Amino acid sequence: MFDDSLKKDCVSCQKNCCVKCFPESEAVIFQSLSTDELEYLMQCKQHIIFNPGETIIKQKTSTTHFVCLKQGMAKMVAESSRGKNIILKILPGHSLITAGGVVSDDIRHFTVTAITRVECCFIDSERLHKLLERNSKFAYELLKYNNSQNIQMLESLVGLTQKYMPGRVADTLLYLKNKIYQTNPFECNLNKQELAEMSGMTKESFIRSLKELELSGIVRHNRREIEILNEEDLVMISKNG
Amino acid sequence: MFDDSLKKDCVSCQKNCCVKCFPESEAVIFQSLSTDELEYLMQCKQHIIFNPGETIIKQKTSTTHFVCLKQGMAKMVAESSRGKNIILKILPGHSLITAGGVVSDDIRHFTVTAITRVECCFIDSERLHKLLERNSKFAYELLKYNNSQNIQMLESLVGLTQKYMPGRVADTLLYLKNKIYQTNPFECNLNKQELAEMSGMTKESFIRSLKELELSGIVRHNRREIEILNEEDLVMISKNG
DNA sequence: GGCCCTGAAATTGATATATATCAATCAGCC
DNA sequence: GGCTGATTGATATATATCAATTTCAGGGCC
Repeated sequence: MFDDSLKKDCVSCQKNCCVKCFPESEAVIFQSLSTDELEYLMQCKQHIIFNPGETIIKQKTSTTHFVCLKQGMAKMVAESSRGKNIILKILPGHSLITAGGVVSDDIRHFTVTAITRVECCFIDSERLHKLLERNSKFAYELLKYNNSQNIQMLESLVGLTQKYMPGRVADTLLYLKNKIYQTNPFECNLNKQELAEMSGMTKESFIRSLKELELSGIVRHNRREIEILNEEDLVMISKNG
Repeated sequence: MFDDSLKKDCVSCQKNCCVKCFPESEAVIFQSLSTDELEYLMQCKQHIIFNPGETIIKQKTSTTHFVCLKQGMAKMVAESSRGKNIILKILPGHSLITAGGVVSDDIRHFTVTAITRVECCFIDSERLHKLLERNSKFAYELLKYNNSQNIQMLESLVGLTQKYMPGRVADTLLYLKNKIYQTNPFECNLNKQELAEMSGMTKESFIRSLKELELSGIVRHNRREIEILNEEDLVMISKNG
């Protein structure tokens, strides 16, 4: 019966689903769970599909579940008290969303919105807590995972507050190429507004800054395709602010 | 012999030192350790005094130790590739510095500098890791502790990037009054340069912004004494950016 | 299939504003 | 009494804002 519901919810991964959902680096988190423990977690999971633009989790709601992104791409957005948003990071498939309140104050501190069609699992956070309290290896791995995300956030904070626009645009472009798409001319499924929100500026400013880079022969772009022609110089611009 | 060295290093707390060093909310982290485990941690600790202005830990060095602040006040500073700094937070006594690389990539991602005379313990991070891997309650508590710090960082990020100067100055003042000094006219042992670095602006801009608030009758300040006269309005300014 | 229409997104331009920078003056203190 | 930090002022610069224009994909229609 348990197996049946699993089959129904999640066709591609009957056994040890969540382990297999993740590539090596992140799977280690789930690998620290015993088969029993993993089943305990999976038992209550809800497999849900979101269409582009749909809100997966919403800032300020309570963290009844944590989310595993299996397929697709989403953006993590902090909404400020005034209307403006900041895109904190892009979540590719195989992302685990446990930071920002899930293991702390039970309130979500950011919104996650689907960029492409997203396939994900919602898993009861109560069960996560129970396992964390019991399984030290699991807690330890999650601690490492969250801490490394914080370091990235710290770096964003410094970049966004200390760099001028060209530096911030460079950071965004390098991040997309190296961390997200991992090919060089990359077909970017973010619009200019979103790229601007990643860079902490208005879309007009982003466009102008990008054009500067284009005139210097450092990047090239056509609609949503972006190519980095001179990465060395771009890194230089990122460094020098 | 072990006891002797402890006595020598840390006069005020022979037994269960680290538990007693922390107030309730944070002690829970160490309380999850057994007496044996705690002794294992303490055995190798180095009790060190820093004078104002001295660097306690330095960005980009490796995280051989984690630090417990027992007494005094320090600032956590992110140094950007260009000269400018950002003060991420003020560390009052009873702070635990395990974030930012200690349980992740073994590199420090910020500098900590003493503001007043600081009394602290340096503890071998190897031992921390060993205990984290073994004691799930401990790992769980540290996870919660670190996650709540990240939430604060996320909020700083949003505030610093989305708010205008008056809002950022308001945030800094409210933070100091409510989180750090916890009295109303408070004697602030940070200079204007440092207050500006907390608010993500130059000292001149900070001074001008503070003066605006003073002219509106919202705050009052004289040298290093600062008083918030109308907190409600100040909160409003913080909210509206 | 080719064509025009339409609307959203992208881009450009002109201007306003927030903030930094630089230089000068001021205040308090060892 | 000179030195450091605080403050003020004049100016430059980065960035946002607002408005106008362009581009282009999609959809209906012949």
